[in-house]
Amino acid sequence: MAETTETGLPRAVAIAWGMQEVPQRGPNRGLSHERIVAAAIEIADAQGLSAVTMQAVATSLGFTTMSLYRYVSGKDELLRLMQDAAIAVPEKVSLPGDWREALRVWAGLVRDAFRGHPWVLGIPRGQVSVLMPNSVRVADLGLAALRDLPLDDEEKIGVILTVSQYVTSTVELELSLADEGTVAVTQEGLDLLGQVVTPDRYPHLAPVLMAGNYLETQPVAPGADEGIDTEYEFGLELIISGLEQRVRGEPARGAGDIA
Amino acid sequence: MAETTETGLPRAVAIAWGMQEVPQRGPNRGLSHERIVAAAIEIADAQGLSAVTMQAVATSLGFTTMSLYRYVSGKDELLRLMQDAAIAVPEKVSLPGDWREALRVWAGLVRDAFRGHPWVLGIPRGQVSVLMPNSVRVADLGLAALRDLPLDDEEKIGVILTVSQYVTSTVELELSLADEGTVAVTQEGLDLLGQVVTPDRYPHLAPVLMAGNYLETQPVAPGADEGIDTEYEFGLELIISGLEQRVRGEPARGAGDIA
DNA sequence: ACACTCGGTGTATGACATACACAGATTCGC
DNA sequence: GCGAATCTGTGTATGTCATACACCGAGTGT
Repeated sequence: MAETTETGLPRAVAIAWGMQEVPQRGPNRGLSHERIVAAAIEIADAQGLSAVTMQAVATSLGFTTMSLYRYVSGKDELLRLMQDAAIAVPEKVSLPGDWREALRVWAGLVRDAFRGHPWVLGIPRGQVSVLMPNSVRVADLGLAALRDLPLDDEEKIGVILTVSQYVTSTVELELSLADEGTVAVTQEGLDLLGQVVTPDRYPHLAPVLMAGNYLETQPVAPGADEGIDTEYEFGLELIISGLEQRVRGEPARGAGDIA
Repeated sequence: MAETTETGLPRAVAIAWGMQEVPQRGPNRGLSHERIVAAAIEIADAQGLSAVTMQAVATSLGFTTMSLYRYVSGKDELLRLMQDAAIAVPEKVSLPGDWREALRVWAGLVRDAFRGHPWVLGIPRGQVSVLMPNSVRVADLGLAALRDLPLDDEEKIGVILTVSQYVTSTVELELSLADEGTVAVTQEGLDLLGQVVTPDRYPHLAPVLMAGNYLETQPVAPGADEGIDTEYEFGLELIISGLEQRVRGEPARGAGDIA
């Protein structure tokens, strides 16, 4: 993790917060971090993360590949900037007073953010990520949602962490299922699988699998898979009601000490 | 998603289940899928996923790069085989009768599996992944744990999905924090961040950040970060007690329809 | 005016995945 | 047992990427 010169902050963090001193003595700059990141995001949105190459970004801006390196130290840094820039949350957010409702709204914000730029999930989150502007914003909103909850700060952080992990996992699942509406296995393949996934070896799963309740053998119409939404809510409500019970004075099994 | 010739199964699935007919007419094979995957896993364990190149795997086996392509159609297929082979679960697993306890044990199994080979998290999970042997095994065990729970199959699938998502997210978090014990930001950097993360812009997070409760500025001794464990249990108990409340007859907000 | 610094560019390098064609081995049909 | 078909392992070649390096010319501070 490259530290920015002088200050004790990673370069990507400094750049994202606009704390990177702009050089004075050279020619005028033809590009900016913002334009580069925006171009990269546009490519990722259109053609996926794998299409984001230094060359693609540069030529889409009308510059040469190497010019980008005057702004970012390498591709990793660019990816980190994209990762944060892509999950912007609306300027104005009004959270309901009730923490349950507020948490649902907040989770929805996070979910929408990731669903809007699903490739973000393909970029590993590091220690640096949480220091980026939008991550900070989201975390702040999350704490705001839990304002009235009788938990200490560390526990609240634990909660928003758990929820956001859950949300992103759900989006990831949704993606892997959608995947161009492709189907991994046909009915014929399923039958074949039945030869090895036998009820005696997998007593609990085999029946479900054979009944066709475990995976699709038909292409899912895009958007028509409302199962995802109900699944999402199912899990979220699980967490919320668990939390409800927790603050109601249930014996605490674990208190979060978050790093 | 390459389908296996003839059958309606993806090649990786057929291979993993040993359903790939072995050719008869050629010279004897010097390698096997098992050996290749094992070698690749060994490299990943030792030097991370990025060190797994076709060349590295091949030379570690004393063969040339291209020889691997006689066994796997490409790197993707190899990765998928690794992904499944690495998360093996003990042969004999005894799950407690009480579903709460059983679910804890099951979650622990999943957690241990991923912690043993953390690089697995770096391989995207696709539709194919759930059809691989160990995934099937884990799913079966999950359903076994929930045996006595008054939910239908689809809901149970939803539960084990939620739990395994949660567990993997936790492991991922743990990793990003550990990351060689590196610290992303020094105390000096934290002070600098205070110039932009101000209490008026981030009223809820800023105090937490400045208090040092949001991230570490000291290297975490490996293994000494017990905060992770309590955090893990915290979230898991959240889900479990949510589930408890759910089956106790709470109004269902969502019923899972899992693909 | 001069030296210093910086931006954009061209070229070069090295890592990787993978296509292709070849030579020898093995087995099948007869 | 023999020839054809098929498969294995290999060497070579290609295309994609990220990125190091050195150059030129544009601005800036003195």
